[in-house]
Amino acid sequence: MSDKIMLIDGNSIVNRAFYGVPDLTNRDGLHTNAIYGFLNIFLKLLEEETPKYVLVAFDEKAPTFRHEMYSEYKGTRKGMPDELAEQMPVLKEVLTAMQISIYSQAGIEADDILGTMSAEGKKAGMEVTIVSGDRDLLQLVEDGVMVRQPKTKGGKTVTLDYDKSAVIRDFHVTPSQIVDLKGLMGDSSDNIPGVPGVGEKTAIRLLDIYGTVEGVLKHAGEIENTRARNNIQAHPEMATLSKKLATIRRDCKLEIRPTDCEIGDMWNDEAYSRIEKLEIKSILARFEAGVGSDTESYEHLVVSDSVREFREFLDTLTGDDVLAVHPVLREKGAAADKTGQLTLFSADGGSRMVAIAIAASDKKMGFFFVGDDIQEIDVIGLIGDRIRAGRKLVANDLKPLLEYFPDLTPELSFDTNLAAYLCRPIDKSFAEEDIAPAYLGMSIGSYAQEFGKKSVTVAMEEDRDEFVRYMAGCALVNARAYTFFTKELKKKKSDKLFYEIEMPLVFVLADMERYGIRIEREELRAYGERLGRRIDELEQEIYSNAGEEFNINSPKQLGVILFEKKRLPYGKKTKTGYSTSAEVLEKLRLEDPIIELILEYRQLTKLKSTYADGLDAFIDEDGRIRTTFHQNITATGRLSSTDPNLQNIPIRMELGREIRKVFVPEDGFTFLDADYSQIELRVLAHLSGDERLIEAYRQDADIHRITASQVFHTPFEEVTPLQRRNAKAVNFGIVYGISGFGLSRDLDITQKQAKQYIEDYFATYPGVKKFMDTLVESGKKKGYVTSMFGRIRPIPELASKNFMQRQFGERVAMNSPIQGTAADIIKIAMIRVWERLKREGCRSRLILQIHDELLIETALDEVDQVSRILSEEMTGACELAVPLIADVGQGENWGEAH
DNA sequence: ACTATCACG
DNA sequence: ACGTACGTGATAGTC
Repeated sequence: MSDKIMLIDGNSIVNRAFYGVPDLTNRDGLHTNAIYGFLNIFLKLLEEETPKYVLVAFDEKAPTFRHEMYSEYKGTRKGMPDELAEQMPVLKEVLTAMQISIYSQAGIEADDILGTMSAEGKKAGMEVTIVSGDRDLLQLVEDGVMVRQPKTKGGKTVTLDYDKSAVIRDFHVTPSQIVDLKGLMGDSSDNIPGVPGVGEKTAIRLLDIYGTVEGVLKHAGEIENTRARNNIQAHPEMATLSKKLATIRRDCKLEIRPTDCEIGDMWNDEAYSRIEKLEIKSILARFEAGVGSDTESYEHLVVSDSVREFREFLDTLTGDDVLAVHPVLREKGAAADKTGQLTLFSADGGSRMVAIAIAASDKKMGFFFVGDDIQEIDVIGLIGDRIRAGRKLVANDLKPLLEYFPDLTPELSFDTNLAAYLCRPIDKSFAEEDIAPAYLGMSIGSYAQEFGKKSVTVAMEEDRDEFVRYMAGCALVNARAYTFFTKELKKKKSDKLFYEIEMPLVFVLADMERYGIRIEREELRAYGERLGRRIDELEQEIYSNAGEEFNINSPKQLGVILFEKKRLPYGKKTKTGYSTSAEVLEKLRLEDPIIELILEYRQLTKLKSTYADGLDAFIDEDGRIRTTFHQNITATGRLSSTDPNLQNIPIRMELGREIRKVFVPEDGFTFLDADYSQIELRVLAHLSGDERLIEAYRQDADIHRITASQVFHTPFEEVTPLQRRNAKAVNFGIVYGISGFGLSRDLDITQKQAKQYIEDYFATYPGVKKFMDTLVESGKKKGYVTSMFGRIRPIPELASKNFMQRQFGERVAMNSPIQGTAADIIKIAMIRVWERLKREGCRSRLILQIHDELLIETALDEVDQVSRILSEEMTGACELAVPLIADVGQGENWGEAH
C-alpha cells in the first residue's frame, strides 16, 4: 500500500474551530477555543487517516497575494480578532512540540503550499488527503487526492469527503473546472469578481457545453442565451482574470518536501506540558491515551481455552475485586435478522458466547475461548458461583448477558455503558472504546479501526492476537470504569438515578423483550392484502390523472408531476427540490383531485410497508414479536424501541389504528393497558410551582378548556371547541419550549397571533414563565439542565455563537427537564409494577412501554389484582404537587385496551 | 450514506 | 436577517 500524506489548511481549520467552539480561556486568560477545536479535528482525522506524513500549512502573517498586480481584487482581509490572533503562535508551538511539520513562506499562500505539496506527494506515489473548510481547495481533487471538509452540524463536527464524483455531485462541475466556475461566477468571500451578471446556473451550463473559461470565450459568440452572451462578450478579461485569481499554484519553490513531513513522536513530555498549560482536559486525556497505548501492559494477561485455567483464574479474585467482563457473543446472522425467523432465539441451539475476556484489576486479566474445552455452561456455572457469592459483575451493556446469569440482581452488577450514558446522554455510543479515551485517559483503539467490518468470529480467527488484546482491553476498561463511574455518578448526583432506576430497569426490559407480544399473523396478512388492493386502485387512478406512469414514492418525480407538469403552486422547498410533504399537499387539496389520491396512497403505502409487511417480518416462530428496548439512545432519558419499533404503532387515524387489533394476548390472558393523563403538563405544574396550573389540576378539570378559558378570557362554560383546540396546541408548545413560529405553523395562524397566545399564556401562568426563564439561565450558566431525579442533559448549543443554535438550546433547556422527569417517573412505575407482579407471584407480565403507557399481558384470574397494581404503582410512582392520574383499560386486543 | 416523509409520545 | 416547535425509528428513493 502506498504511503499517505495529510495536508492541512491551518488557517481555514483554525478559523472554523474559533467560530465553532464556545469561548474558553485558561487561568492566565489566554483564549484556547481555536486551539482546542483545531486539535480535536486534527486528532480525529489523524486517527481516521493514519497517515505517515502530515503537514500543516499557514499563511504568512502579513497578508500576501498570489498576484501582486491584481491585489486590489483580493481586497483587504479582515484582520483576525485578537482572541484568535493570540492563539496562533501558541498553536504553532504546540504542533511543533508534537513534532508535526508546519510550514509557511513569505509570498506564498497556504493554498499554494497545499497545491504544490499535493502535486509533489502524488508524484512521489503517495495517497493525498487535504483538510480544509475552504471550497477553493476542491480544485485539487483528482485520483489519489481527496479533500475533507470539517463541518459543524448540530454542535459537533462531521467531515464532508470529496473525491471527484462527490465534487461533481455537489457542484455539477469537475474538480478541475472549479477554477473555471469561479472565473465565471466569481466568489464574493474571496473577492474574486467573476463576470458581472453571470451566476452559478449560467456558469455551470456554459461549462457543461464549453468545458473551460477559454472554451467559453472562444465560443462566446455562439452562446444562446442573449443575456449571458452579452455579459461574457462585454467582460472577457474578467473571466480570465478571475480564473487566474482562483487558480491554486502547484509549482511553488518550497523549502520542504513531502518526505520531510513524517510524523514523529507526538506524545512527548514537551507537548504534554504545553497542552497542560492550556488546561484543555479532554485533549490531555487523549494525550495520556496516546502515551498509554504504548505502555498499556498486557503482561498479566492469561489466554487459554482450558476450563482448568479458567477456574484457576477466577480463583485468583480476592477482596474487593470486581468481575469485569467483556463476553464475545456471536452475532445473529444478518439474513436471519431480515426474515425475522431466526432472530432472537437462535435456531441452531449452539452456543452464542465464543469467548470471554475478564479483568479483575490491572494485574489480573484473562481471555478464554468458549466452545471447546470451556463450554457456555461452564462460564455460566463458574461465573454464576462468584456472583452468588456476592461478587459484582461489571460489563458494558448488561441486558444481553442476563440470559446467561439468571441470578444477577441490580445490586450485584454494574453496567458501564449506562453509567457513561447518564454522564453524557447526548453522546452516540458508550462502548468501552468510547469510554476509555473520554473518561479514563486510555486508548484501546476502535474495533472498526482494527478489524474493519469483520464479524467477531472472523476477526477472532484471522487476527487472533489483536483480537485477544482488544477484548482484554475492553474488560480492563470496564474494571477501571467501575471505579471511575462510582465516584463520578456520586459527584454528578446521578447515583440514585443510576442505582435505583436505570440498573433495575435493565432487568425489567430484559423480561419485556423476552416475553414479546403475540400477533394474529393471518389477520395482519389480510390487513396487508386489503391495503394492497386499494393501493393498486389508487396507483392506477393517479397514473391516469397524471397522464403517465411514474414512481409515486419518489418525492422528486412526484414534484415534477405536481409542480412542473401540473403547475400547481408549490409551497415549501427542501434543499433538494419541492416539498411534497402532507403539510404542503393538504393545502393543495382543492386544487386538483390527484392530491387527494396521493394523500391516501401515501397513508396506505406507509401502513403496508412499515406496519403490515414490516411487522410480519418480525414474527417469531411462536407467533410473537420481540422488540429491543434501548436505554441509552435518547438525550432526555426516554426509552426507544427498534427491530421493530413498537412505540410508533398507529393510533391517530382510524385505518392505521386497526393494526392494533392484531396485537393480542396469549390464550388465558387479557390485556390491561394504562396510560398517564398528561404527565408532562402535570410535571410542568409541579416543577414550576405555578399556583394556577396546580390549582387547575387539583380541580381535576379539563385542562385544555381551563387554559382556553383563562388565556382567552372566556367563561369556562362558553369555551368553543376551536378555543379549546388552540389552547391544547399552546399547552403542547409550552412543553416543547415554545416559539411563535412553531405554534403558528401548527395552528396555521400568523406568527403575530401565535405570539399573542403565548404572551397571554404566560400572563395567565406567570410561574411557568419564571420557571422557563430560570431553566434557560441556569442552563447557560452550567451547560446543562437536569430532571427532577438528577438526570443530566448537557446543552452545548446554549453556548453557541449561532443564534439559531442557541435558540434551539433554549427550547431544549425548557423541554428536557419536563420530558426527562416524565421519563424518570414511568421508569419508576415500571420497576415497581414489575417487582410487585413478581412478589405477588403473578403470571401476568409487563410487555410494552410507550413513553406514558404500559401494556400488561394479564392472566384472566389476575385482572383485578393487576389492575390495582398498575393503577397504584403508576399513580404513586412519585409525589407531585398535583395528582398523577393513570387510566386503565382492558381489552382483547391492544386497540380495545387502550 | 443521506434525505424526505411519516408513524408514535 | 435568519428560519425554528421536543423526543424517537422505519421505509423508500437517490447518490
